[in-house]
Amino acid sequence: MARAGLTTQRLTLEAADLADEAGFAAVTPAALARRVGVRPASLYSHLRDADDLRTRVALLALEEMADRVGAAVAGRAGKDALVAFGGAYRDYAREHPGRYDAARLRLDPATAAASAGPRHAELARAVLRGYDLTGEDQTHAVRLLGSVFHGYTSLEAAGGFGHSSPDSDTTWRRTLDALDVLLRRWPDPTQETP
Amino acid sequence: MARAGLTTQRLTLEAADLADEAGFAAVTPAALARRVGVRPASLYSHLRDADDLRTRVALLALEEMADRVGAAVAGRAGKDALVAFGGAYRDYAREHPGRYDAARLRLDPATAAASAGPRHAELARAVLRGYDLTGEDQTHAVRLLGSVFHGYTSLEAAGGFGHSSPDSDTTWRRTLDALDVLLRRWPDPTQETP
DNA sequence: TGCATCTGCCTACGATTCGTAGGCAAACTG
DNA sequence: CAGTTTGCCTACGAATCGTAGGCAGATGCA
Repeated sequence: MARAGLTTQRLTLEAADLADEAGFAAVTPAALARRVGVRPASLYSHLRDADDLRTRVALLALEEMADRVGAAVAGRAGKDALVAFGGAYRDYAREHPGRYDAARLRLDPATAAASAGPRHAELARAVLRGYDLTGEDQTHAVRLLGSVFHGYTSLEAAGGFGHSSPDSDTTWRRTLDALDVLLRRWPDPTQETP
Repeated sequence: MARAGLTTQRLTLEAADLADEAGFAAVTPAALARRVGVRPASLYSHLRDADDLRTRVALLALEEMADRVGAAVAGRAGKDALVAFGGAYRDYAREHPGRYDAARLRLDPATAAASAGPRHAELARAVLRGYDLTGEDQTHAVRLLGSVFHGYTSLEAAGGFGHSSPDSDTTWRRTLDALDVLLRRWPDPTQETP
């Protein structure tokens, strides 16, 4: 029997491509085996089980996104950095919908801590260095950025802003404008704005 | 054989409860049959297939959410309405995580159009009547509200803001404060704020 | 080069799931 | 009280996950 040259890493990459083409839900041992031209049983010396496979795709996606966001943000500050940061997420989600879905898989705490997850939070904080936010306000802002970008890309991927007007690119730009203004004039809860 | 009194509606409700208890992914004909004490084959006179079951749960969740959001927003305006609107979504997602997940199921266009989905957009627009936004700006703002609330509840449900400080309730309040300020001073893209 | 070992993919299988076909009995209908 | 409808059943085929054990190609060593 010819050897297919299977590797955990190669299988993970193939599974990620499969996710982008057929959806993350289609990432199963059986489907992956068909894709690489091998019998399902042959995968189990490289992968523990179906959940292990999906987790590996999730970790890959988190790494790739952190790399791209890191590269996009490097050397930028202020609104430039904000636009690059959000754009990197949105572009990744549109180019790799299956991988993006995978990145939202629930990981157990130990795996999550060892993943690229924490790097994402660090990158968000790096962007906020261009704004005058300190202490808890910075944490609130990190969470807001995460919510807006994740929410926007999810709704966009689900077809929420489909083919209605105005187009999604316009709303995206306006959203970044709005966030920029908001971060520069972050409201102080002790003084009510009239 | 004793009759179990199955109904499409009753099965949908049981499936929704099952989703909240075991996760939306656990909503399968086999699991539902176990829950209601019946053989899997018995379900197929009430449900077309597994996808039909999940779709019904999604439609139920969209209805329930729209009802709750509608009740929360009724008789309120401005920031009051904004807080009630966001709070209704967040509370629903925390009380019914499985149903909330179900509501994010991709529906085919015809089903989506006939669902409570459009009501959600109308409710968002109703909230925005308390702010001075017109035309396309209102659409941008509707999308922003959707993104923030969906993103926040998703990340919160995934344990994103887990047991770190400051706590999630505080960030939530600050997020609503920030959105209120933003909607009142919606940036005009033609004039750069210095 | 020849031989032994190891590694990698295979076939075979049991358990579980989805969904269909057809049967039997309980519950309405006149 | 008979006839019909309705509702849940058993039985089954196809597909999936994951395990066990086998065989052959690759590798190491004399």
